Amino acid sequence: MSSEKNPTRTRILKAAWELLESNPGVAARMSDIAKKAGVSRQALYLHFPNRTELFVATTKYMDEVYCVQDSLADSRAATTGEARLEAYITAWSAYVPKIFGIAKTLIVMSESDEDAARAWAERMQDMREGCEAAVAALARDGALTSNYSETEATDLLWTLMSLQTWESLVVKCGWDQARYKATVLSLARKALVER
Amino acid sequence: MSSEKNPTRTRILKAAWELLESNPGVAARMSDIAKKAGVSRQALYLHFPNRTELFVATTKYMDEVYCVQDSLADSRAATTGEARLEAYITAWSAYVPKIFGIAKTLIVMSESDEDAARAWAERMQDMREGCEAAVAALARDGALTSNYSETEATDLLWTLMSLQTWESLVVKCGWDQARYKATVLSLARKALVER
DNA sequence: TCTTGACTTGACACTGTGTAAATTGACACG
DNA sequence: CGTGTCAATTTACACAGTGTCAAGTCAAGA
Repeated sequence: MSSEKNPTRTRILKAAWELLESNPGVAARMSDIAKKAGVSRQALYLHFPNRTELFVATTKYMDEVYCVQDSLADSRAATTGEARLEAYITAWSAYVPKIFGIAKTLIVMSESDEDAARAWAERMQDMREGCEAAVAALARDGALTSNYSETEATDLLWTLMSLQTWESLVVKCGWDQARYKATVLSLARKALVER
Repeated sequence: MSSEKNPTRTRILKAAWELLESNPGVAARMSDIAKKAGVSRQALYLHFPNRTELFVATTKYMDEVYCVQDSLADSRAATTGEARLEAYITAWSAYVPKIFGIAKTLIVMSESDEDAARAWAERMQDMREGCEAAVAALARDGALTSNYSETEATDLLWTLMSLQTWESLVVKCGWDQARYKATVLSLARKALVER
């Protein structure tokens, strides 16, 4: 729906996407984005009220391109709690590297920009709901450890699956994606699944 | 040594400290720091070449005030690997809340500032050496799991103990300090200690 | 032909960092 | 007592980057 055929707008979004991705955490300058999109700097302001909104729109554009909803559908289909946990971690950990560049920028901007903070918090809330559902499924099966309340278990899973954990292991420590996923999964199981 | 009696310099450091602590992640403006220290903005540049260096100096000043070295001494004294792991996690998790405000700012700045990145990376390297030592002590006792190499085990422990994990659980999810420490410790044990 | 919409150009206000020069005030040393 | 030195002040400015504004161009369509 928001991908209505608006070639210039889309060119701008793609330019922003590429710049953010190539330099995670660094908020690209409007003039750079304009240059990359082959458009004047002022044209950006015809499509987006300010830089933050442009970045937020970029993340929405990405979601559209990647069909996030679809990729999380698998985990909802899982029958047992354990299967759901695994499916959710699998889906999410495949998604993280794709969004990392932009997400990191939004996280950094969140510290000083109210709008960015709200936009990012909203996305993390969505992710948290997935964690919550996985924990609830475990609890329903009687497979949830008694060490934590459901809320605490959700907090913990949410933290384990956070972008920061991914960044630490994959970016800073140089782990490959498979090792990362296996480790988070194993850690989540050890921490949350009874016996 | 660097705490030589220089009242103005110290006043500036204290002002920066307070501002950074009261607003984690937001890089205070030079003019605010100057105002708080009761000094002209330009006077700051007489003592520190630029804002980044002022912040880096602030962290060093904190280390001095808190005697970091001493607080980590306990863990070095531990005999068994498991005791060392526990002592190290205990010492570090008591330290994190104290430095969080400034550390967060440095982390955010790291994305766009070379000097800040270097300063912060150095501190994290120090912390990592503690993890490494704990893992080595476990290995020496034959208590290290065979799931991970020593390097991987260090990566994992380092990630679990990171500021980001603390922030997620304590700041974002509202856990209290004791619960945080107990959870990290239990997670580290489950992940790293054999059987 | 006239109009409309999308885009461009150029200028400018504002914020914040960092630099520079000239000045004041205090204190120590001869 | 005068002089030099040092810390700090004031004022001014260059620079980068965001966001705003006004005027102009250009193509498509009624």
